[in-house]
Amino acid sequence: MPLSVATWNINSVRLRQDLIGQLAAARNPDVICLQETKCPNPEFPSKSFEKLGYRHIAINGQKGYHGVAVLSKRPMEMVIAREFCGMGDTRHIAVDVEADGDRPVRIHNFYVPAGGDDPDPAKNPKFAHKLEFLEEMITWFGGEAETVSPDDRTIIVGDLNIAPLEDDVWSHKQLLKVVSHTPVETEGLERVRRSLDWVDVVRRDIPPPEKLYTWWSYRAKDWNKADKGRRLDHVWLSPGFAGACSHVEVLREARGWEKPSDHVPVIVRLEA
DNA sequence: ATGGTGGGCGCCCCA
Repeated sequence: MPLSVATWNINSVRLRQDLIGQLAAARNPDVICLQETKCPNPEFPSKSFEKLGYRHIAINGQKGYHGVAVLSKRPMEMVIAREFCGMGDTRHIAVDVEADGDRPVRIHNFYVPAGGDDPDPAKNPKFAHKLEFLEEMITWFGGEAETVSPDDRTIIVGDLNIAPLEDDVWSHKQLLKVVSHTPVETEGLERVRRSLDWVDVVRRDIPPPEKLYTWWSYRAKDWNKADKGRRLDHVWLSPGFAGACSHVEVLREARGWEKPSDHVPVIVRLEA
């Protein structure tokens, strides 16, 4: 049975419960990984998702900021919710989802810090935190978390808050000094990816020079017409598992839904 | 060069 996995920065899970219903109606993914739930664990609206068939739920939230969650139709076990950079932020959760064969699919769901406005780590602690977060992803995945071997079935999803390629932004030149597309970030994210040879399956299936975005600012007058987007949301597969991905989709239409998130879902189908 | 919008929370933080 194919396993479809969506990742979506929902920008308040309580305010946008109905949008998750719309995603379920439109594409019915087996697993939905959420970021920016902005919801303490006791207040998480699990019931409304159970009604949609997502009976297995793993959450790592806090009051006001950040927060990640995984909703699943298949049985699932939470593996860990790691605190990165010793900041107390809820920016990661990992789960094992039941799959074909004897091994589960392991999903790491991330919300990487946005990094503030000034791309100078000496002046802007938020940007320094973002860079430190990337370094910790490298050391953690290379060490205690897991050393990915050829038969592992691991995926990284989430809002990584970096648009790595020139065609992942509306204007490479104009965004080189804008946080999310500066060389220190795009090179940092590329080092994370290469550290274990993760495969960016979305760009494998929809390669450059095609422009591809997953986020459009709320501040644009007409987001669709201006189309000044960035590809901040990602799905990476461990190298031995990359062949299992049979389809990818960026659900651009979700940006036009009523009371939208500024991010749209990215969905992959895995033969697993 | 600036300010534009949106969410959470509580008179301002963050994206």
